[in-house]
Amino acid sequence: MVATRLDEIDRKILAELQADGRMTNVELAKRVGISAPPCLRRVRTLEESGLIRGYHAEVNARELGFEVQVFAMVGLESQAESELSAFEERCRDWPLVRECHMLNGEVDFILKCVAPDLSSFQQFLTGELLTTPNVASVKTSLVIRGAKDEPGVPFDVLEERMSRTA
Amino acid sequence: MVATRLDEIDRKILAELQADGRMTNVELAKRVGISAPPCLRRVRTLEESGLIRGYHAEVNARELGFEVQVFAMVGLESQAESELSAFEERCRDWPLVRECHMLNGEVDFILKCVAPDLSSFQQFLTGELLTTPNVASVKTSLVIRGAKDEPGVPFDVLEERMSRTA
DNA sequence: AGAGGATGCGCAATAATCTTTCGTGCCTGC
DNA sequence: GCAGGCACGAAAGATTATTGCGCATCCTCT
Repeated sequence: MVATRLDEIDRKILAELQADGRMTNVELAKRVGISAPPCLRRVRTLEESGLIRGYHAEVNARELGFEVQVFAMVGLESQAESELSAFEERCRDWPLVRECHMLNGEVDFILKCVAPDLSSFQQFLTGELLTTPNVASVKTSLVIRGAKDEPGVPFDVLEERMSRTA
Repeated sequence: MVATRLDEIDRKILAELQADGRMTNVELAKRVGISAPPCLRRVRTLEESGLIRGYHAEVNARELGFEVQVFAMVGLESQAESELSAFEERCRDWPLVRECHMLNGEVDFILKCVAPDLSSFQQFLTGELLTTPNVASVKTSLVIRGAKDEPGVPFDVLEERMSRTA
């Protein structure tokens, strides 16, 4: 990890931009306690180093018509590397699948999916996921309600950690 | 849902800002095919209506020192509403827990957690999660590798849907 | 039909911000 | 002790955000 090369100002910048990615650079500079030009330079450096991967508007999925959110646990027949990456490639092509993580344990993958309604998810499930070669089992769980959904990482924990090592 | 009141330009704006939340308004206006002032007015309206919830920088968790990502399936002893919301409240207080969703089926909640390393997660698991009143069972799965992680919703699906209803 | 109102666009002007350039101070290592 | 690198901040010019206003379109109601 590269985080050790970051000073407290950089971490503050990251935390602020994670919380509000459209903050103006002057406002950001004010908050982290330096003037605008060096602040912008730091942001550019963070972007180029890959620590900032991008910026995204957070949209209200439900209001936009994606009323259904589902977690799917997928088990494969074969766990050969070629089969694993083949399945991952499939997931990247499915727009309803927003996240795909390979897990340890009995289940091979967990998928986070969104869909306009139950029937379009069922259609995806039976028409796409279940008919994919090498898929052995799929257990789906509907999200009844969301209780917390924070993007990114907790910078408080990072600060705590840094001060302890310093 | 409010999405029916949106025209194609609004949906394009949302899609563009979801993909790049720091795009300048001039660039955005150019892409959606109108001039800057009405474009900015639309963005403000979308923000005020709550369709845009905010903007976030996407940070590289691993490079920042959060090397571990874990899904935790939590079952509670009692599923009384007061107990459910009490547990949700707990989750909101735990910085390592980034997401908490209530599910149908055998498991009550799924938690997405990040941690600097395995031992700090174990510490959280045994010291916090497992000692929480009313928690009956916790099954954790480590993320071996990430295959897809797209924020937000697939606007292609939305466009498809709109054109079908229109 | 045609008047009146509402909605939304684009132009133009101003305010704010971004971005570059440049000079200065502060460490570091020789 | 003195180059050299590094990061800061001030100033200036370029770009962008934001407001005000006039115009066109569409709908509604007479």
